[in-house]
Amino acid sequence: MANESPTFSPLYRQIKGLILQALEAGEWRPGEAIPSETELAARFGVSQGTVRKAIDEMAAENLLVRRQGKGTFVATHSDPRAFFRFLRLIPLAGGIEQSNSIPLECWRAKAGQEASRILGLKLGDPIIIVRRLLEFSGKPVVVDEIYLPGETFAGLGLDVLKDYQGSVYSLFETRFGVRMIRAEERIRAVAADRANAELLRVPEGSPLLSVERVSYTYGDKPVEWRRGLYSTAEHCYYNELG
Amino acid sequence: MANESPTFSPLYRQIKGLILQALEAGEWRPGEAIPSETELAARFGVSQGTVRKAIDEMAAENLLVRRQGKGTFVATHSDPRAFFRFLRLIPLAGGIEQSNSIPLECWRAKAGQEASRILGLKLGDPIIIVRRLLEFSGKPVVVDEIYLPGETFAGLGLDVLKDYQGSVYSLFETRFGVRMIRAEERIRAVAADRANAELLRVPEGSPLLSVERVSYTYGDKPVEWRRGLYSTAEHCYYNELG
DNA sequence: GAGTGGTCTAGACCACTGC
DNA sequence: CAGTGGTCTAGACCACTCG
Repeated sequence: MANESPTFSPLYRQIKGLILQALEAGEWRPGEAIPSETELAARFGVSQGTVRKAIDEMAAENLLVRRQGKGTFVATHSDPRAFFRFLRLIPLAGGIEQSNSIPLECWRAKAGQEASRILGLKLGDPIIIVRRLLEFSGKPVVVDEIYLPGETFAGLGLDVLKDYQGSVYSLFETRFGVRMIRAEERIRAVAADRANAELLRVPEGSPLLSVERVSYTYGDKPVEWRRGLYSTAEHCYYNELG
Repeated sequence: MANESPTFSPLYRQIKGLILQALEAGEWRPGEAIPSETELAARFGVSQGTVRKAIDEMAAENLLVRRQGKGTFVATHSDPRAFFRFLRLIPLAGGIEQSNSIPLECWRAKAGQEASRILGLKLGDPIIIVRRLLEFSGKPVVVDEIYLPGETFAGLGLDVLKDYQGSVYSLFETRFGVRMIRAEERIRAVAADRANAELLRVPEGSPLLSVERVSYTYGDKPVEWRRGLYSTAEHCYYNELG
């Protein structure tokens, strides 16, 4: 007769779900090691190979990081490698540059039509808006406007942003317990308005990259909406197509 | 005593190399099935699991495509899914559009400084340059200028391009035996010059996306250099950050 | 039903890390 | 040295496709 399960889910995927759940619940913090494969196998009552396959997938999704001989670790934005995963900007000339984030403004507002739709909030829910400048080698290259759900980022202010050393996502992770996992970007070319042209020190009307990003945390929950204007005078957005 | 191999390579990676070699030699054509895992295991004298792991990696790299119950197939650009992998342009409004490639020009030239460096040719080697327009739903959206090594694409001309139904990479694959595997893109914002503005039906000076792409075939050999100008009036470049 | 890929297991052994 | 992830094997069984 028939196979009555239209949604067959292999064992390793269920294990993956359980590990994900523990991760989401904060059982192990970013940067910490999770239990060894053998331990997890015992805990879930499956073979080590099955746990391994679950972890394989999660490592491929950048949720976990394996280090041979040491263990498996919860991925963290404090790791410098994560920085380049989320800012695909490289100098035209090549080489590596020092980057520097300068918070400009930070204020409260109510979610409008667009913000509420994208962030999954109700109309009028509190949101926080941050504007910041990103410099490479001391030159301004990116202006970001960042929209955040007010509830999740309650204590956020200009002072907090200025004090913190490290990337914004690293701050979100350590101070607010929100880990960005993946993001979608929509890129267009626009002309610089007067204010942003001044900030980026380019002529008004210059072509800029407009990069709209929606970031998601566990369970595909959107937690950030961001619009960046990138000056591509000396940099470019780099992308690999596999 | 010591492990004298500083470059340890697991068995499955060597098997991967052998399969890659067969693929490169054209033992199985794009779209065709490769032998079953058990057959390959016997051929290489390893266990089925080892072959499986080799194929796993190659499937992750989009070189092979697994289909349960049917077999494992050589990936092909004739598959419509491959099209979206290499053209990350979607309508702002959402939905799916019909695309249409219109070849404009095709001429021979000698490789200059830049072209020879990027395509790995000698200065003065023959190259072919193609200009084409890409329409979505009947509206012009992309102008491409494509630089190809003349030797590899000897018979290419405007007539061939016009006759062929399907994507350019599909043509390259079936007519010239060249399979694009991966590509790097560098994106900037530029102002439309007069000629391209007319083609794309936007005002002169409008901001456009400049997308420079270098495509590689087996063995990381560069075989295409392309510069596209994308009108982002009604479309955007879409990218997922994992 | 035969053949394919997909899952799961158990056990042996290798490579790397740190004490 | 013990403990971790990484590889390889052999065999059993499941899910899917097609004739």
